[in-house]
Amino acid sequence: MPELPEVETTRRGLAPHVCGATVTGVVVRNRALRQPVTRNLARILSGRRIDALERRAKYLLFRAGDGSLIVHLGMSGRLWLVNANTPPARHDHFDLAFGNGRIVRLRDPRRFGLVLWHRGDPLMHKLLREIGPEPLSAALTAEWLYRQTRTRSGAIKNALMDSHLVAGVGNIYANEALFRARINPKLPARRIGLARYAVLVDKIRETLTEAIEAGGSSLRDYVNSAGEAGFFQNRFFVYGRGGDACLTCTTPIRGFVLGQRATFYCPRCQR
DNA sequence: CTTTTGACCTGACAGC
DNA sequence: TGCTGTCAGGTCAAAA
Repeated sequence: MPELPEVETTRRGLAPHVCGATVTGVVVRNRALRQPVTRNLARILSGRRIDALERRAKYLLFRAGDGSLIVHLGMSGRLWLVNANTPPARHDHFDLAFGNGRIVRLRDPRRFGLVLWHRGDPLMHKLLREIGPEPLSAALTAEWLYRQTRTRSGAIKNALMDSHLVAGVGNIYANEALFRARINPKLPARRIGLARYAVLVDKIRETLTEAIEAGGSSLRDYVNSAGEAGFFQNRFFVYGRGGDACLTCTTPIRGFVLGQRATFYCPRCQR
């Protein structure tokens, strides 16, 4: 479900309600996520104050004293605020309750998400340590992408979705950014020069920024922390538009599978 | 080292 | 109605 814009939208919605708030309770209804939910979370978290809610790639980091709660939404996860009297539904696996009467609730039907406590710096956690530069910060540069791809013969779209190269770019936004940069998703990453990488970095930022401003993309089930849908899906140039006319040149958008993921591009605009 | 494949899991939908 | 097959926004480990 969520790529960087959806996670960031969630973070922005939750932050005002959880930052400075004290955890009063934790409910784990199903520990069987992608990795088992950390044991004894209620004991670890109760009485702690959330100092900050941050995002790194698609991970949410609830910083709390000498450790952090790391939450990932996987493919189908959503995290939103409910009142203390809201009964849990079928796939509501995890609750973080606060003294202000509000609960942050995780619903994740496919259970590819994560809820992990990490003592110390969460950025040093095994799953986060090796992640590449954040695309919305100055850390991502054309030079970085250029240098890192000199030995990569694989398709640029697969490279973009490699979290060690760039953080947070998933299938939808890889497709959309490549369209905007006019780069064919199949093009071997090593055959792209510095100038084109500069355009690509620019278009990745532009796409992600617009998506965040639109509240993310709601395809099946994504909603923000208040339960509202995003509307960036109405502004896709290529994703899910196979057979439809390119919005720039009217050539039919082509859809195929690349690296086990649905891929869409305009064969005329993208070379 | 890079690249590909399979695995994890449920729900929605198309087609018969 | 109900069955079967396919697909879905992520990511990792293992194999090639």
